[in-house]
Amino acid sequence: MRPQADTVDELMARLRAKGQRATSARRAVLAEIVAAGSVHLTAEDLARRIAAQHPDTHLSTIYRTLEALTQAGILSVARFRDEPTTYHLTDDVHHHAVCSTCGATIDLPPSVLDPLCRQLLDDHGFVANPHHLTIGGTCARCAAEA
Amino acid sequence: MRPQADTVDELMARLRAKGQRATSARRAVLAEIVAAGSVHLTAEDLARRIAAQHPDTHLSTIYRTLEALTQAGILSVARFRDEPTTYHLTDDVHHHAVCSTCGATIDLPPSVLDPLCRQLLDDHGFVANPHHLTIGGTCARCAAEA
DNA sequence: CTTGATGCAAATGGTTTGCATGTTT
DNA sequence: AAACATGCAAACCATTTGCATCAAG
Repeated sequence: MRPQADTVDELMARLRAKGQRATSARRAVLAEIVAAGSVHLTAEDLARRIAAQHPDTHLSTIYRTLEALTQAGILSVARFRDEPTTYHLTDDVHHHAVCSTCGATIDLPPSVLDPLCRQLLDDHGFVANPHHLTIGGTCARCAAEA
Repeated sequence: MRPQADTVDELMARLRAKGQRATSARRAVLAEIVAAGSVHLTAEDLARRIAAQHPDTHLSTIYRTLEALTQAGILSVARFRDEPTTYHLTDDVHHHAVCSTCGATIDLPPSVLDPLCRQLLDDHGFVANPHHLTIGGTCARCAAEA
């Protein structure tokens, strides 16, 4: 597994390549998102975590940073049921099955959509590129209880 | 095509069957959603349309009504990019492929997800019930131009 | 030095809630 | 009559914005 610093530097380089500036706030946000791994973070989550190291990083800066990183294609957005918007690395492609009864989520590999993507290509010439799909339904446990 | 009144009565009956009360506000909301067909409506859309007939239907009542109808399983929720929450009949299952370049959308029959649903059931015991999925990608024409 | 990023406070917009009143059952 | 839905106003929460200041290129 690659050290985080390298990853963050790499992402910062990508940001600069898009003509955006490399600031400490942006580095801090990326560092936290990389550290969080597959956990999805909200703007407030990030603010709380970053406050430990950089106490005067304002929430509005986090929002503006997330906007910039999303525009640059480095982050992707995921909105869940009621919860506030969450962010994750675009490279980290994955999908979710969310139980509408208990709220449990199952992480799915991108490959689950391969058959669907092929069908869309064959039938409509549509080149699907799904980043972060959420499929509703009922998980095994809740289905058993019903 | 069935007359709307019948459909609305049917939905109201379903609501009553769930132990909810049949009020004129709820009937008005259902009537507008049925009339809208496949167009997705927000709470404010509904308030505006209903105001013509029932000028003193308050927005908060619309929200509470939408909550009740969703709880009863009659309506389903769809959240898009930045736009406010939209509602549509649960019975009206459909999916979209949206071109991220030109914005064109292809309507997809629910059956495109059958293989995926079966896989989720086999692998995780998850009973998928996807109501309104949106798949990003590039349509045939934009893919050809790239 | 020029452009863009940040801190702060204040505004915004969608949605929710407390309470008194009206309606459904 | 009892239980619940509604109107209204006020609260709430996530997010955005204006502006003066500060940092990156």
